[in-house]
Amino acid sequence: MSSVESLREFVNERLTAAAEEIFRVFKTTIVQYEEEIDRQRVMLDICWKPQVKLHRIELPQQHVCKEEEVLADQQLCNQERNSSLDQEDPEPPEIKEEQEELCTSREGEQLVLKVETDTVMLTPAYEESDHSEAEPTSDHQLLSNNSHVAESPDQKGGEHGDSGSAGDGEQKEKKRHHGSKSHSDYAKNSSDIQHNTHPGEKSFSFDKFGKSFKCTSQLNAHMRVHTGEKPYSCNTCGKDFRKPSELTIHMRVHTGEKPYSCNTCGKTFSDSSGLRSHMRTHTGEKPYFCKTCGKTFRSWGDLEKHTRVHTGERPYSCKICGKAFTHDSHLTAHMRIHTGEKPYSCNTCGKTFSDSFGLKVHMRTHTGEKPYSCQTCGKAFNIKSNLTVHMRTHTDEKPFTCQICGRSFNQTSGLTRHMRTHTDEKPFTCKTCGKAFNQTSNLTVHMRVHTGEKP
DNA sequence: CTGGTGTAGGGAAAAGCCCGGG
DNA sequence: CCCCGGGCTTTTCCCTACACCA
Repeated sequence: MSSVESLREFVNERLTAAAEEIFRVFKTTIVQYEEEIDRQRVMLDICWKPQVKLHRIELPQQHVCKEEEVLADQQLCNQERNSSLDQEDPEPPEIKEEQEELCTSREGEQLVLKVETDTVMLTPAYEESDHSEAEPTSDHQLLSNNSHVAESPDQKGGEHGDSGSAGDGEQKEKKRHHGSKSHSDYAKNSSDIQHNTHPGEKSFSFDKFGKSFKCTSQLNAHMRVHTGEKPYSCNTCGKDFRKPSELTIHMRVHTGEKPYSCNTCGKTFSDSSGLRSHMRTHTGEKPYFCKTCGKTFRSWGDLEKHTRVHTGERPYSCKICGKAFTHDSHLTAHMRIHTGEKPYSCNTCGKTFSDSFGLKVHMRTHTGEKPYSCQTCGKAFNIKSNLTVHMRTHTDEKPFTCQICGRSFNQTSGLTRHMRTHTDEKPFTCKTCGKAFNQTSNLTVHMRVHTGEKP
């Protein structure tokens, strides 16, 4: 072996050792990043992994560009939002939070515009997003090949199974720089779409790990919308909240603090949105309207409640019987059926009621108030439904028909009672002689036999 | 024929429960 | 979150017509 060859061999060995060392360090770094990203993914427990790996492995430069775009777009979106929405109006909190997160890409801009429209036009942002999304394109499949998408538990089906060929890289690069395709390319379903529009997608960068943390915390705050996580608890009543600001406002329930007052009537409120909504009672303004029926409302909350009339959504369900309600207050009232609670009592006779209006109607039995009068005979009734039934005596309407004999009745109670003549049911028994009757009034008449009472 | 008794329906009072909206 | 007003349903009750029988 010549000295030249020996030198070459020596150099080769050193180079190999150096390369191995570099590779080892690189691999260690990769593993650390992998672990960190996996940790983030587990923490979030959603489908972030595909996007994270995609950018980290294949687009070390891409994130820089995208991050700048994100900032620019964020400003753009903020300007857009500020110019189009009531800046101080916190309503609707949910949607607004979504808006902030949607303002992250050029695609996001479009979504924001839609969402802002729907703040008035009723349709939830995500619903609209879903509608705007097409089926995954072939590009999506292409991208997925090299990006571990198939590993994601959220990516169902076998369409991402193959490992990508070397030639895919350039196409992918082009695709990802093509802003208008960003999230439809990456998305498979609506949940993917939502997450692909978050700023965190771009911020999980390979070479700016510190920044990733910052974005992740912001991402975490947002993701509580999806996870339902509410880490901020009230020390007084134990209620949980997603954000510190929500807890702050809630605490005023306990402190009684109402820092917002109406300049017109002096009424005070614990939060600014309450005051703003109240101010509309003075101005008559009803800026929120239902696009289904056209009804207008003063606040987003009112519109949101109303929307359930059309959607049939019943978000409040009883844990005991499972019955669901459109309002939380309806569930509260319903729970009194199970608890037997009757917080409303009559000052005159002491009778108690489970709901306030029940007491109010009851009071009419003491006052004699009968606000509903028959236009035909002038007879008055304390509640409208009793007048409605009464009107059948004039119209001869008998909507309740016996399926056995065909006889009809103007009240359900009449039919129910009549049915006992077919079933021979006699639930009312004389305690003196044991004779049974199918009507309680017949038993009452019968008792005269024993008491000697004359009618 | 009359009065006692039983049967069945008419109608109303009031409470229960639920719902939409302010 | 609370409250109000209202709708529909259900229960309970009083009253009455009618049949049957001694």
